[in-house]
Amino acid sequence: MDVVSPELNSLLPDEIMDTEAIVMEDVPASQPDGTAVQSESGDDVPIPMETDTPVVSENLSFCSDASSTEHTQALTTSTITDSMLSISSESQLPLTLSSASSSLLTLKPTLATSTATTKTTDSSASSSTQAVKQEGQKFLVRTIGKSGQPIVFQLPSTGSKPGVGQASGDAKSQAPQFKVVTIGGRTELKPVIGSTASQVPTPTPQVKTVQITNKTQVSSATPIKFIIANTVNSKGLTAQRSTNMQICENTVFCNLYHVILSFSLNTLSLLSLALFQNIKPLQSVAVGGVSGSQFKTIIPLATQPNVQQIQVPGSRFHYVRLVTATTGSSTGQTSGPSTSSIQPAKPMVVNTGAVRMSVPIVQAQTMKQVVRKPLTSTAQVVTTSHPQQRLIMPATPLPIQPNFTNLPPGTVFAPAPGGGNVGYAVVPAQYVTQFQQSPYVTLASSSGFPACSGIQSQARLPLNGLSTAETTSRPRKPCNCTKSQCLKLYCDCFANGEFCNNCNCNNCFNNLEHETERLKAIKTCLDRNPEAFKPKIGKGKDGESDRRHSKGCNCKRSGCLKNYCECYEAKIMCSSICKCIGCKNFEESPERKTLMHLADAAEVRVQQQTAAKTKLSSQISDLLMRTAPVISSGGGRLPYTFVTKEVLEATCECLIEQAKQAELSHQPQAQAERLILEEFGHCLMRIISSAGKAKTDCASINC
DNA sequence: GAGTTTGAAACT
DNA sequence: CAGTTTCAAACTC
Ligand SMILES: [Zn+2]
Ligand SMILES: [Zn+2]
Ligand SMILES: [Zn+2]
Ligand SMILES: [Zn+2]
Ligand SMILES: [Zn+2]
Ligand SMILES: [Zn+2]
Repeated sequence: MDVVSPELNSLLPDEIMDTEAIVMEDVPASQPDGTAVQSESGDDVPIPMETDTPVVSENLSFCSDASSTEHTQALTTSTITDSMLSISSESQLPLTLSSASSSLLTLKPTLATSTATTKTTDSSASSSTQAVKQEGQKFLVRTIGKSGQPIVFQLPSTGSKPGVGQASGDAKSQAPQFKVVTIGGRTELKPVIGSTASQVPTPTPQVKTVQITNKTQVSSATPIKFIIANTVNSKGLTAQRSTNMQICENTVFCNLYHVILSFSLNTLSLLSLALFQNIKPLQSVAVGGVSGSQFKTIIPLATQPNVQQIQVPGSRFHYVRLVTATTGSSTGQTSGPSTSSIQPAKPMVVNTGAVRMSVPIVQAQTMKQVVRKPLTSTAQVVTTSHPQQRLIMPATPLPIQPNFTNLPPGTVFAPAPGGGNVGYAVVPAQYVTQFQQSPYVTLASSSGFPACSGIQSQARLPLNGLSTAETTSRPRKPCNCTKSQCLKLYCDCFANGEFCNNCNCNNCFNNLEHETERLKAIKTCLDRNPEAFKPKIGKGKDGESDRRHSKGCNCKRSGCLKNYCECYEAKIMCSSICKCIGCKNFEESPERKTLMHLADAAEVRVQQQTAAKTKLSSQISDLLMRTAPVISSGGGRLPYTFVTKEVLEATCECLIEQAKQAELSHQPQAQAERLILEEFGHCLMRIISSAGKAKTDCASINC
């Protein structure tokens, strides 16, 4: 039984579904039965984000569980304040991991190159091991780490963390000059950004009094004094947002409860009975939807037998695969990432002859330094002067020369083995996810280098301003490009550094088959705007307070209260850098408040309805439990047994909820009545289903 | 679903 | 840099 139908969820616009904790906090009081409110805020583990100070890093320790034939690997993550990434592979399974930390990642071990023979006997293994060619073939893997030693990636300690205290690019960091800007009804101070030379964080003025001229359309030419207190948070306003939903007190529906209660039990029961006679006995409807798993979050941790990616719950990053292979010493049959059913259960102090790794291009804090740590001749950690991203890649010059720190998020350069002519595949974030099934040959042929080269597991940066849930769970909305070949920033897939997948685009070049063109397009975009693939929305640490659009919007007609506006779309308010006209997307905007109220209301409505349905279901199931013996003992009066006071009340709640909803959406009365009746039908069906289930159960017991 | 509106991206 | 065109998504009916 669907307690919460999928349709229900889709009823709401996104912004409602992603309501922030503030909204949620208001809710429980209005929950009719105290049903737990699902709130994402609770389990919001600090995740290293692309922004700001690398306050938190992750300690990942990976230990491939050799005893499992399924190749599942234990992954433990814990959040600590200092960063240490240790990897120990006890078998030659391909390990997948990455550090989602924002700290500089330093590879200590030295490199070696080795060959290994792999043997994949298991289809699932081969599908997940793109680095490995077909059965029995030799391949080269670049190795990191001395054989026989666990590889430890030591991240710099907190003390040496660069960029701590660096301002997040907010205007606050600028010298506190302001110019007066008046936009629509909003008078605003826009910081005058004179020269970009100084990025030195300027102490934030706590209170600044500026005299500006209000030249709003309201015609007031009176000078106003503005007190600008940067630290003032107007959360109070938000908190005031009422979620009181007792809005329909005064209508006909308010009497519904009594009306329905006045339904005699018999009437209801008769109605039920009539329907009950017709139901198929095997209509196996799960009674008591609460017992189902619809409220559980199923964490897809290591869902696939062969770990290619590890998805750490709560983390938006996919994790990078380390492919371990044997060194030359363990010649031949040490089985590499093979699936030979005999797993060496002994601790093999990392036979990590070969490790290839890539690191999610997370946004690190500003590090105005170039760190070049040549580990070997073939690989190094490169941290460019661009503060935000880093890659591990070969030292060989790139065939294309964009500032590779600005490549599309998740892009990984996969070095081809053998040094010399190194080819690169620029693979977007979702490559592994999107194309895990596709034959690896495709990549090899299209990118023109040996097939063994690719390890492209990669993380994806959070989408611009979108929530974690959206980023990680919700699949990207398919694009519909027709003219851009999905190689312009018009295409959201391309703009997010992803391949098109399940899109509706025509003439799409945003795929592996057109890697060349794609590369070229990426280069073009970067030439035009080096920041083209960086997230546009900075991510504030404390909720949304310092999130802002990097460029600001430029809206003219939407009032910045429609999804046309990038700020609004990202659920942030317009800021001083926006160049919008007639903006209504600022804190005190009454329009914005109205909108939020509506959103809140809708949110609460849905939750109440959900709660009501849950309650009904649980009561039915409860009833089922309690009355099962009675039924089996031979009573033929099922409907009477089931329509009890509790069920009746729960039904009423559902109906009232429906009534409220109808009224709130201003349905005409006839329509409202129809909706309520339909809901009543649904309720009845639930009751009947329960009864039917009970009956069949009893029947089967009796047989 | 077709048609319109919108503002970012691309282009000049 | 500004003005214009192109584009795909958001929105409306
Ligand atoms: Zn597209
Ligand atoms: Zn697409
Ligand atoms: Zn496409
Ligand atoms: Zn806007
Ligand atoms: Zn804006
Ligand atoms: Zn605006």
